[in-house]
Amino acid sequence: MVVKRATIGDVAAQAGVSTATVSRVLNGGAVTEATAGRVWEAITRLEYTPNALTRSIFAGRSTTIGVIIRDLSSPFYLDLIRGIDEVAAAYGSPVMLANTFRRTDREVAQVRTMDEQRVRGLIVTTGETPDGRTRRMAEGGTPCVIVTRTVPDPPPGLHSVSLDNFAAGRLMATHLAGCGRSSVGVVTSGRRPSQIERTAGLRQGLAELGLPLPGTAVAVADSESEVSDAVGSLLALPLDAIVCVTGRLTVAIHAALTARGIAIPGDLAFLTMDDFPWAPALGITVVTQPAYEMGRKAAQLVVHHPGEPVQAVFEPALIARTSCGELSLRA
Amino acid sequence: MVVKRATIGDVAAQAGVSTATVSRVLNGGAVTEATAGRVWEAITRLEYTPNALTRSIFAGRSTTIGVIIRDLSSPFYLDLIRGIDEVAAAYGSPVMLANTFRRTDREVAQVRTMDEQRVRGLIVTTGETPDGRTRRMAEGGTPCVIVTRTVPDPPPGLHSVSLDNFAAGRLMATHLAGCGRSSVGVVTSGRRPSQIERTAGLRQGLAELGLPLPGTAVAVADSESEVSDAVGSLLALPLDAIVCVTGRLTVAIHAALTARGIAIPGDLAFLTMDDFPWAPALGITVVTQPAYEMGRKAAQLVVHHPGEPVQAVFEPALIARTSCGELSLRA
DNA sequence: CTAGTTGCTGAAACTAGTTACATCCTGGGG
DNA sequence: CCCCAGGATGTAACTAGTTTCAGCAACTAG
Repeated sequence: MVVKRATIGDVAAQAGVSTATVSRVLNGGAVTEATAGRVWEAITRLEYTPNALTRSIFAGRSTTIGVIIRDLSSPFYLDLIRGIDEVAAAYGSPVMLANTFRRTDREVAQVRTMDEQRVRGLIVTTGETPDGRTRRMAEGGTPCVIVTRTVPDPPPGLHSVSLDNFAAGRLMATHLAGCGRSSVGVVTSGRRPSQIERTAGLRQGLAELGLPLPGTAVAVADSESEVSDAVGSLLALPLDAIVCVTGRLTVAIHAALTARGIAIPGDLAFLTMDDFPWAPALGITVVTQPAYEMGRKAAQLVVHHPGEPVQAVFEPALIARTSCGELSLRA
Repeated sequence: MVVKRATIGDVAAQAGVSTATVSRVLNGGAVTEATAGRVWEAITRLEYTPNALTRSIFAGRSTTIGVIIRDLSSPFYLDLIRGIDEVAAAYGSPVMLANTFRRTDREVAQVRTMDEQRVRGLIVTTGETPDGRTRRMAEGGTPCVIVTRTVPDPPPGLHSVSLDNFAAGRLMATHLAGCGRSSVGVVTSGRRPSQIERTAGLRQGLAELGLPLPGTAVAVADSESEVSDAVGSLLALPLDAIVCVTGRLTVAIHAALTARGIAIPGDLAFLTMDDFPWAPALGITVVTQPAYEMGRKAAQLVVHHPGEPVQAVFEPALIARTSCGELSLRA
């Protein structure tokens, strides 16, 4: 049969004290050593584990940090979570993770769930929800951090952690030009602000070097299934480089390219976002975000809960490997 | 200033009813349509969000499912989590995720945290904790699922979801022999039961085909930093195949091999555990676990909470690519 | 020897809900 | 016209803790 769990009352009875005293032993109030000894003995004997939920209801909120991720399979998010997790663990905060599978309806439901759970703070990788709950939560005293986007006109408690996406695009432009490439094509989801900014940065960077990025050279693919068509449309153009502005589609684009017998960097340079464990083996040049650091920052914003809204912007970095060919010296 | 959050009492006052009635509206008791209307209106006006913590303390436990992962970076775990998450979402259960970073002390603390949070059930990828809390939790009515290990003499409520690791080893043996390889070396952590079983299965499979697997051909590496030495020691032997029995070290071993200029499969066949997104591009042959299905099963065991302990064993599958060379017909 | 201070402890109120039970009101049947 | 059934609603007890406040004992100072 299922053993009934011991409550603070059971411990108190065992030790011959009141529940108040047990609570004080647990939370560091003034208690005689002798009393504390008896209480600890009772706790051990009864295998008492305090109920964090009850604690939280009294405190008004739980110690848990909520994290909502759009797509767990993206390498960026994995490192982000590790960063969050590390800080959370250091502060004894459990992490509640939800994966939206890229569906907005699930996202709204998950933000609500986190609110119902009275999380200590919320980290979202999806922007504000359409119902505005994130904003209300922030105003209500639950620090919220939007990752990978900036927030227009944020109230106190609504922070953001993002990349300088425009700089990332320019970094790509400079590198490609430096490798002697002049006709660049892009694959983008076309919807997410971060990708739009990266594309804009790329266009600007290329323009400054006298290189064009016509609208026809920007192909839209939002999921793996659309990648093949997008790549196909780009290959109809006389390009010497393909850029992917989201790490999530790197595999699919690389596969589409090799499936068509394209040699990298022989036929085409290939440059993408977000470093990943196999990139060195494949020689793929990438622009990385400091994902781990961004995760740490996001968690710190939750834990330290600054009064003013913070907009933390991180700098991208390019890791040059072989997929764009040799850097020529003319740059 | 921070807005005070509305409670069920505020809603009741707004609607001119008692808290009991509000609770009934929320949880489906008998209420007049007119009353329900006023209550809903009050809920909307006050932006009332019920407190899941308080609900849980009355119910005796929360609806959250706890998941403790040893190492988030392993591809196996990512799919496992996706499977868990899918089932959890279908049942409206939030998922609380903890990453042990492969440290036993953190693991013990995290199991305790999950217990304190009164999780509905617990899924662990780390075996029972040294303090036996997992077992006590199971006996106390919190279903626990150990993933990737079987559990000796499990009490009701302590389930396991694992791979037939021995079969995975044999699968490797058959494939390598079929590709004409006869001198196999292994890299293993040497500690985890799953890896020991895979190695045993490999040895048995090879033995049945008349091939040896001497102790000297089994190199131990538990972390990325130890891989280079392990691979070095194997390369001193006259081998024609290297097997890795953990997906976590695939990148590191592959890197160590290519760093030494080893051609795959020319100089050496390479065979590893767990499929990953880049494996097709690299032509790496793998033995996979049905990670997604295993995650679903684990979550279902938590949700359905069968009385008797369940030991679910899944079958491995080999995905042949090019890293072991051509299948010759002599097999 | 008494008054004041200090430190430990317990009773009771509080957190935000749920639910058993009592009560009220209405409608139908005798 | 009265009684009873039955549904809607409220009261109060309950969940498992924390915290305030009051009491009491012991110790110190006058």
